[in-house]
Amino acid sequence: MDSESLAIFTSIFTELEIKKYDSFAKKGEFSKKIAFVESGILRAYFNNDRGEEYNKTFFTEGSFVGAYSSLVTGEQNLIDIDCLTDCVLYIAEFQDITQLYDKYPHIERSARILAEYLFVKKEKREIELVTLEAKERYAIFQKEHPNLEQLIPQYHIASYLGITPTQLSRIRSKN
Amino acid sequence: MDSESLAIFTSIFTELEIKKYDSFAKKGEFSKKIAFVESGILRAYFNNDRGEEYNKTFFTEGSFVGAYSSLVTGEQNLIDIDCLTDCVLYIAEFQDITQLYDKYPHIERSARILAEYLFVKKEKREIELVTLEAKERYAIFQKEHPNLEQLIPQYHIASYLGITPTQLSRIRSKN
DNA sequence: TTCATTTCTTTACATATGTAAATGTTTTTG
DNA sequence: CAAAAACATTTACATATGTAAAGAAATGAA
Repeated sequence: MDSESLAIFTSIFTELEIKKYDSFAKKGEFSKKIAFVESGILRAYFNNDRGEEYNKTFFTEGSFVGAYSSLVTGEQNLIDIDCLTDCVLYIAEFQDITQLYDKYPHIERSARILAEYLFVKKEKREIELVTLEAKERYAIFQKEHPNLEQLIPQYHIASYLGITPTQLSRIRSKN
Repeated sequence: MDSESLAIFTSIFTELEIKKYDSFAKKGEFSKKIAFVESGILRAYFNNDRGEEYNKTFFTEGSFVGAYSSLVTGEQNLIDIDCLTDCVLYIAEFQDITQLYDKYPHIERSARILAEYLFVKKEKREIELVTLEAKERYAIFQKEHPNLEQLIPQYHIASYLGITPTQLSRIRSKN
């Protein structure tokens, strides 16, 4: 991004403190906001008919958090996002960003590159989910989130891996 | 896309016929090409260490086919794409498209929207893979690809569902 | 049409994972 | 600190799915 675009871009974010257990985005809403994680941990999770939760993503320091699918499609949000710890965010209206696209093509370019990057990450995860056993996915999680394991309950990690806490406990005990 | 952008965009594609079993993209290559499927069926699949295949995507009439992750990252391609039937494609160098971005922001906009759309599709699939049993994923496959089941071998569908042909056969026999 | 090849189904057994409940451990809070 | 709550582990049993091999059915080539 050129410096002018970057200046405009950063100017639309404002600081927001948000407490452990507080919600950032709710299922059923039409999501409007995106934020940069200054500090803290959030999770995005899907809730199925049977009331089971699947932790889709953990957001940590330095990443952007938002109900991305809802933001880009304008459809109802299917996932919940909330805080696993107290968080400091820099938050913006997503529309205030998309409105910059016409005047600042470099910002739209960044949006394209981000979307492409997110796709690549999702594809990687898809392949892992299908071709690897939970034990191997656990090893990958530990590599990708070296600190997280100490900071959040194990049942959230199990949910991220797509297994029950019971099964995660078994996997852990076998090493 | 405005009509000028669209005209330029379509002008860079050329027709290509490609036979059943022929390859469109190979693992290890640096992918360069993208194509529109005029007719026929292709599959993108991932091959793990143990030699097991996972069919990631089926491409049918009217869709774009390409090793998307490799194209947008410039990294080595991790997946293979080849024809399950004879195909007629309209093919282009991906770089010839990306080179248009500066001059035709509407084309880059389309690329952004496509990337966002692909992400949303992948996220949907991710959730299905984790939260649904193979039986339910099979029902979704049948809905999303109403004709495909008659046109390709069942073991390719099993591979798409992330199960063995044996398990797919069991699922089918129970309905 | 016939034979060979490919694909599909079935069987028997093994394993990863789920469920439910009991128990142990850690953390929170009054 | 003590009690309660939250979390993690273990146990016993159930189930979805894998593996390997055999047999059945469908397809394709001579």
